[in-house]
Amino acid sequence: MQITRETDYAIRCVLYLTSRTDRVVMVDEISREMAAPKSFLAKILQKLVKADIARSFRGVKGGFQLSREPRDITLLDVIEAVEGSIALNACVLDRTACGFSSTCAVHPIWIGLRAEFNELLKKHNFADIAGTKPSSDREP
Amino acid sequence: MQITRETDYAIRCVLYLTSRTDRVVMVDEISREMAAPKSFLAKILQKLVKADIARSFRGVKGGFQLSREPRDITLLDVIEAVEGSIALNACVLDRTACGFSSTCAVHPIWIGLRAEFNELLKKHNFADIAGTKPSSDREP
DNA sequence: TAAAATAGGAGAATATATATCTTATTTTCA
DNA sequence: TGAAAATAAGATATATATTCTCCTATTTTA
Ligand code: SF4
Ligand code: SF4
Repeated sequence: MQITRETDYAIRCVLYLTSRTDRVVMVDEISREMAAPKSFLAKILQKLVKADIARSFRGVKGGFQLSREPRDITLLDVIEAVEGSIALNACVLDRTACGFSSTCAVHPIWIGLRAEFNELLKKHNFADIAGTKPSSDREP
Repeated sequence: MQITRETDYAIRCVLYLTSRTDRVVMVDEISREMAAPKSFLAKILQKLVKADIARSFRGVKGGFQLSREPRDITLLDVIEAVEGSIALNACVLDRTACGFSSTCAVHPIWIGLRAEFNELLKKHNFADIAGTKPSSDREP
């Protein structure tokens, strides 16, 4: 019922790239700054590239950069880039996962909740998130 | 990002008990009807008892029964009975799980999402769910 | 062409989910 | 009163998923 560490790393990563849109950033730097294991993060960045959230450059002077405006990248985008389509119960993504799905009274509820939940996640984009002051920084 | 099989079994179980509030039901019967492994289900029922969702009776003629009105048992109640408090990211349940929590811009978002999500789950009680016709049963 | 970076695949280590088994306790009723 | 039938509780096994590393290939720069 939680996002994985991998997904959290991905979010930190996009958040860091949001603060460095002016240049190309190496995995090593993101890894250091966001305290995520370098080789794991490299894999995660590949997923972000496939999802057209980041762009990569190889070779000397290579690295990563966001490929879209932070305002056009939502929490849902990043989560789905890493975990694929999400749902709160297996039967939502694959009806055949459960023999009861055609008669089950809970099944349609999970489907509805998935839609509502995804909407909640879509509401948060990285321009807004990067602009958010954490509670401990708020003024009196 | 999904509920576990254990939790789904728990929900099926409460749903079955909702349809049999007139009597005490043995684990064996729930297991058969809801296609859940008997000894696993027995463990799950212990959690439901601890959460005051079900009541148990030992010995011959023993079994289980809901201990509250179906209308007063929500999806959130059952999920929390099985999984404990839920949140979408580890730092929400335990700030110390992540060194960034005091400065992280995403942290407060997860806290807000948790509250919104829990509200969604609270809206569904078992009286309503049991009254829901699955899509395949709807009239033309 | 050497050095520095990412790409991609394989796989190891660890944690979690999914059960099962065994023994103890409670309750009924012949 | 004692055998049978049920749950309680704890230990343990198995499977799967998560988390992370390593190796080799490819690309790019200078
Ligand atoms: S029992 Fe209902 S809710 Fe649970 S997996 Fe099957 S169809 Fe989905
Ligand atoms: S990085 Fe932020 S959101 Fe992620 S675990 Fe740490 S505090 Fe929570």
